[in-house]
Amino acid sequence: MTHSPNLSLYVTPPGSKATSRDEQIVRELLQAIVDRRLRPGTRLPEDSLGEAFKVSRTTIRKALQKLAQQRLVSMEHNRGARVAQPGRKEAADVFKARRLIEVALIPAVYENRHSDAYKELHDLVAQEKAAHREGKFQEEVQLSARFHVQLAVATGNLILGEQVAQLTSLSSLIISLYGTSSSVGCDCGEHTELLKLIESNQVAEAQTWMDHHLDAIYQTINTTQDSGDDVDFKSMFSA
Amino acid sequence: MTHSPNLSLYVTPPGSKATSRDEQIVRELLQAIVDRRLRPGTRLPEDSLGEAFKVSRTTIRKALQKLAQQRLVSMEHNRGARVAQPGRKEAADVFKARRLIEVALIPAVYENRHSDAYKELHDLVAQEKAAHREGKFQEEVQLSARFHVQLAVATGNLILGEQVAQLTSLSSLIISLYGTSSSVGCDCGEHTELLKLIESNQVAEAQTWMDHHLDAIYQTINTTQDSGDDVDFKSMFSA
DNA sequence: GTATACACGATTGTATCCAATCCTGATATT
DNA sequence: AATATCAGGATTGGATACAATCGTGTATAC
Repeated sequence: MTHSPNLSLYVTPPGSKATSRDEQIVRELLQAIVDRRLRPGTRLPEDSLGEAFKVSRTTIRKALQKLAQQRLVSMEHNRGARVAQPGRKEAADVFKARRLIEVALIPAVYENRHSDAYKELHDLVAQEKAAHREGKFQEEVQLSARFHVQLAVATGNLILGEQVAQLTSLSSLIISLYGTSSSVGCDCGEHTELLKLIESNQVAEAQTWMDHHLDAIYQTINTTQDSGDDVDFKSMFSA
Repeated sequence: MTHSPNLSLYVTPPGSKATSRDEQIVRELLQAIVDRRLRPGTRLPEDSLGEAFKVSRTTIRKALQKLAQQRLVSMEHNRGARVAQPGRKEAADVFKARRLIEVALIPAVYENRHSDAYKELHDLVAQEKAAHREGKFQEEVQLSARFHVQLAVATGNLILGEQVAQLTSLSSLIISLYGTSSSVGCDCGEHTELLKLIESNQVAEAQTWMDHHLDAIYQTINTTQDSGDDVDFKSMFSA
């Protein structure tokens, strides 16, 4: 039903619909950005990307535009697109917004705790722990993000799900900019706590837990580190 | 700084930047939709629009795409674009999301109650009352929406401002679909109450006020039947 | 040696073009 | 009479072409 490429990155609805070519590209670029294979500030020329994906600039532009509207890439007039570099203020705003929303949606998750969407959370935690044990760092980060998105989806509210998905993607980008290795490691494996609190009817405690959880992630964003090397898109997206 | 056409509809930052042609079109269409001059379900053929705005289809497509990502227009493959017709579920989700977010952001507004953005709220209320006295109905509705967006902006968080702006635009569309004249009239002129509560440090009361306020709007659309010339059979016969 | 002016290359912005798809109406068949 | 089939027109999807703009590098003037 929904056509949000951002949400579809995290949740894979059973009926996988026929995604158009440009949405596939959106997803691949999105994945590359949150995986930190495309660093903030990286230029995204339409020609090279079109060549890499074997489509014309028209399709690439459509994809870049969608990403731009999510603030994941920035487009300046006559200067092209590049992976966004949110300022410190914007970074703070993203995390504040996440705290505000994700804390507030917990009661709704509690209401829906018997839904299928909620059960999915346990699977995600299990996968997350497995990835942690096996040292699959990249995968663990990915699963951690998916957990937060799934929590929003578990309210049964798709609009909220999309909003949180967008904020989560932005968070990955921000951590890629300002974060250290501890930024992503700090929240490993403790998501079980939250589920326990919810299932034992401790909604208020679950909310404070989430508040601290997100604050902890935000606090780790302190040191700057910039990058800006050109990337070989062909080898990255070799069809 | 920000490039959100949706937010720019409501707040006019002092430095009005050079907006590109397609963003002007986005704004005009957006305005037409929330003003109910373009009813839900109205087809939006690229040729006619291009002719009307005196640009090529390329530019129109870009504009339509941006609106589609905001869920204000729906685009089906090879079937073109039309003004969105959110189903009852989606409509409910939008208002639930608004309640959740707008209630939760009130403490942040309280913190920022000495900012310029907050002072703007008083101006809006004054204009709103003036419009009500003079019977300028359309304008009053517009100002009511701007108040809610400005409230989010008054948190100092632009990300939240955009989120709320998007939800507010969608609300206008939904009211246009399912609402009656009472839907928009019910909240007239009472925004002063909220400001009073905030300024007298009654944050919790302000929150319950907002909760009831948004619930009241939602209830008017929840009970009424479909309006408009062409009927939304999907929501009527619940697919 | 420094700074300004200009020209060239690269990249984006917009328009137009052609193929693919869908809807409508008409015709044919049972 | 009802359903199925098929052609025509209209509209979109995607690629290409041309114009506009920006950045860079070089040359020239002081």
